Amino acid sequence: MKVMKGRNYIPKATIERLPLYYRCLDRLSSYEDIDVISSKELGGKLGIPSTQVRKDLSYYGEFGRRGVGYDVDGLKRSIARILGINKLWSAALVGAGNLGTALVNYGRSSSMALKITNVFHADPGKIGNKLGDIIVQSMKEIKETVKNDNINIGIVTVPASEAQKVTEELVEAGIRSIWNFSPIRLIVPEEVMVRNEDLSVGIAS
Amino acid sequence: MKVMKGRNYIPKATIERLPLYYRCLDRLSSYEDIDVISSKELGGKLGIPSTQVRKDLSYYGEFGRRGVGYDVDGLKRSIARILGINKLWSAALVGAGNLGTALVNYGRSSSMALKITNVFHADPGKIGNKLGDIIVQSMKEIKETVKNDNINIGIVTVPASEAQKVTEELVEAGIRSIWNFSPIRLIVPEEVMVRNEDLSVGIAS
DNA sequence: TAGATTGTTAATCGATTAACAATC
DNA sequence: TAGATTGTTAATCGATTAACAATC
Repeated sequence: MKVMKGRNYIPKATIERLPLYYRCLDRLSSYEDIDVISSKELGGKLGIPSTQVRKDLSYYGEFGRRGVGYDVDGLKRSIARILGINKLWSAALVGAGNLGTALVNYGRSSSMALKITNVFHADPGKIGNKLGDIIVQSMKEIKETVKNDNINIGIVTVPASEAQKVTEELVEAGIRSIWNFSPIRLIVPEEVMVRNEDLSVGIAS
Repeated sequence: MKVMKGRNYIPKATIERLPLYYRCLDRLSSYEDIDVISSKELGGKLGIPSTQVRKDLSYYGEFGRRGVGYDVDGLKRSIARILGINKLWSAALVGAGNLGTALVNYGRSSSMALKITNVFHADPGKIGNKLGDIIVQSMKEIKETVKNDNINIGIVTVPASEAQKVTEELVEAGIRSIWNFSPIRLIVPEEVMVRNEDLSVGIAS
C-alpha cells in the first residue's frame, strides 16, 4: 500500500495549478509585454504564495534564474510542454444554444487547451448558421466528421433530455473524451472519460 | 497566525463533499426508494471511503444509528439545512451575453441552490430586453436593486476586460459572494467570497 | 560587492484513513 | 447475544510554508 511512491510523485494540487500559471504567463507575454517575472509577482497575480510557485515548478525542473526570475516566454513554453498543450485537441460541440455559443466564443478569446472545430445541432432551423466562423452541422454528419477530421473530444451542451442520446452518438462516432455540461450523469462505456461541468450545482458552499 | 483555530474548524474538502452527498441522497429517495443507507454504501456510490463519509458528517452532528445506518430522507434534510439549500439564495447576474442567458435558462430548468432574480448589462442596447421573464437592467441600478431586493450573490458573466470593474460595483452594492465565470482572478476585499468557474481551463488534465 | 531571487530541505499544517469502543 | 455500523481518537499521509544556501 505504500509501495511505489518513488521520488517522482507530483501532488495533484500542483498539477491543477499549472494551467493557471500557463494562462497568466500567456497573458503577460501577449498583452503586457513583460519578459521576466519573479515567483512573487506571478504568485501575486494568482493569489498563490511565491514559495508555492517555486515548489510547483521545481517538480518539473529548473526554469528560473536565481536573482533574476523566470523568462515569461520560456516558462510558458515549458509548461505547455508539460501539459501537452502543444498539440491542440480538436473538439466537436453538440448543442448550438446559448451555452454552446458562449463556449465557442470563450475558445476564441482565451487560450483553451482545446479547439472547437465543429458544432452540431439537432434543430434543422439552426443548421447552416454560423457561430463565429464555424458552420452549424446536422447531427447526421457527426459520425463521418469525427472520423475524417480526427476529433478527440465531444462537448455536450444540449438539454438534459437529449444529453444521453447525444452522448451515445458521440461515443458511437469514436469520441473517447466527453465534457458534459448537462446536469445529468451520463452513462458511457468504461473506456470513455467524462468530465462533468454541472453548472447547476452552483454555489452550494 | 495560529490563533483562533478552535474546535469547530471544518475542512474545506469536507464542505465540498456535502453537495455530492446531498445529490446522491436526493436521487436515492426520489428514484430508488431506499430508506436507510450505510456510510459504506453511500461512499461506494461516490467513490469515497466509508470512514470519510462518517468523518465528514460528524463535523456537523450525529445523524446515523449505530448498527443500522443513516435515514436517507432525514440525512438529506439535515445536509440541506447545513448547506442552506432550504432558503433559496437570490442572485444578480451581470452580463446578458450567451453565457448569462444560458445560466438563466439553466436556473429555470434544474434545481439550482440559487435563484437569479435580476440581470444587468452594460450595453444600453440590451437594457429592457427580456431573458425568460427577467428584464435586463442598466448597471446604474445595481446598487439600489441589490439593497432593496436583498440579493446575496453576484454572478459575473462579462468579458475579462470588464470583470474587475463589475466586481467592484457588486461589492460596493453590498454583495459578499461572487460566482466568477470570467477567466481572470478577481481582486476583492477579504470578506468577499469568490468562486471561480473558469470554463477556459477546460480539459487540461 | 550588495541586493534579489531561485531551488530545496525541514517544519508545519491540514486531510485522510485505520482502529476501535459505543451502541443499535 | 452476535453481527453490523456508527462516531471518534490516534496514526498516517499529503500539501503548504518557512527558512536559507546557492547563485545571478
